[in-house]
Amino acid sequence: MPNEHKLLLLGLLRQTDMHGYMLNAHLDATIPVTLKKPTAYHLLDVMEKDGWITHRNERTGKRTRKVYRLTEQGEAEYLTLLRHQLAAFTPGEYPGMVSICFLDSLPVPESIRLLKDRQSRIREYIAGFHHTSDHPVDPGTRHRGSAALAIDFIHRALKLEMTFLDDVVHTLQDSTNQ
Amino acid sequence: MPNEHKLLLLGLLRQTDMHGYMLNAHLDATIPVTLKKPTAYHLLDVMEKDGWITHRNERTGKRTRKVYRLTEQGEAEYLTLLRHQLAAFTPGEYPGMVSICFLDSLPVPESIRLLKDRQSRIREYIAGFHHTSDHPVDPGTRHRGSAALAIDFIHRALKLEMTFLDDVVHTLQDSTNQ
DNA sequence: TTTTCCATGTAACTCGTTACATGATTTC
DNA sequence: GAAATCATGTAACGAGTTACATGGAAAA
Repeated sequence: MPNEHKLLLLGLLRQTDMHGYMLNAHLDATIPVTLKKPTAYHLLDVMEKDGWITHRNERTGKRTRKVYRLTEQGEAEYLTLLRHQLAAFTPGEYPGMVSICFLDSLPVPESIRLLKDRQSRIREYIAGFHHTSDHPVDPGTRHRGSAALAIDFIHRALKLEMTFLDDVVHTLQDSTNQ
Repeated sequence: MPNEHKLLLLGLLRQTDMHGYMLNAHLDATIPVTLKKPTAYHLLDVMEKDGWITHRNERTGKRTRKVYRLTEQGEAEYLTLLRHQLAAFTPGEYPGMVSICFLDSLPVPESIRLLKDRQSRIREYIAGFHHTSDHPVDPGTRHRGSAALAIDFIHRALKLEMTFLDDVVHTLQDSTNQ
């Protein structure tokens, strides 16, 4: 999905002005996305050069930080990106599925062991997930924001992956006691 | 997922020796994966330099093609990659979810329209999918190969995305007639 | 006072894409 | 004889990562 990271940064900046470090801190809390710190700083530079955002310097002692704010153009770009990405569909990569294609290259017991390893890694991931994604209900609007919808989807996707792996393991087990 | 494309190429070459063009043709038929022609040729070069595969030239008239074959080292690397990737978990990107986070920036009717656009694109994708992924049952072993499992997962994932979007649309509709 | 956190980056690298180039062969 | 397909690439670019660099401030 092109510019998905820009949309995320713009969307956060639209809510409140922020500096890069704070943005990075908010990223994981909003939605699990692989956007590393250097990349985020870089995107802020790019978007500033393009006139989508501007920054003012805030000083605390000798330390300064760049607090970014959306420009009018940035607001317009935000809405354009949002409309495009809401209507777009990008197939997705489904990482780890290639190895499933070649399951039969290994002895069945080993395959089962490896798949159960994967499952325990998924469980760990889900566990770390609940900590960061417990968004409180906004007392003003009394709804949780649409981010909760996205989080919910990811939960469902992870659950799907778990039950799929269960099915695969069972298929493998059946194939030995047939 | 690192080296997933290499694993795919090795896995196909392990079944039968092939030249690059044929590999590219088989890619989509095996599993839907975004691996473009130039990338595949490049990976073949790299893996040959690393001693994982070798090629012989086959001539038909003036046209030659490079038919690749796994080396012993390639076989070993294949198994190592396979074991690692079967046990590994890579979170996945869930493209299109960022835009869901900011749904409330647009008027509800427009959001609904855009999401339904996305759904129709997913439907098209699924339709084109059934054509390529009708793998015949192997008459010798009488099983469909593990690739069918991966295909099945992708089907389930796409269905999940559809019902998720249904849910979101319904949530939006309810929020107006509340 | 040493570690941890705050805050911003740079440089080199990996992986992959797009658009293009080339030429032979088969099909219409 | 023109168009599609077979077959292999190159060159330029883009997005993002990793590891590292820098320096101030707060906490242990």
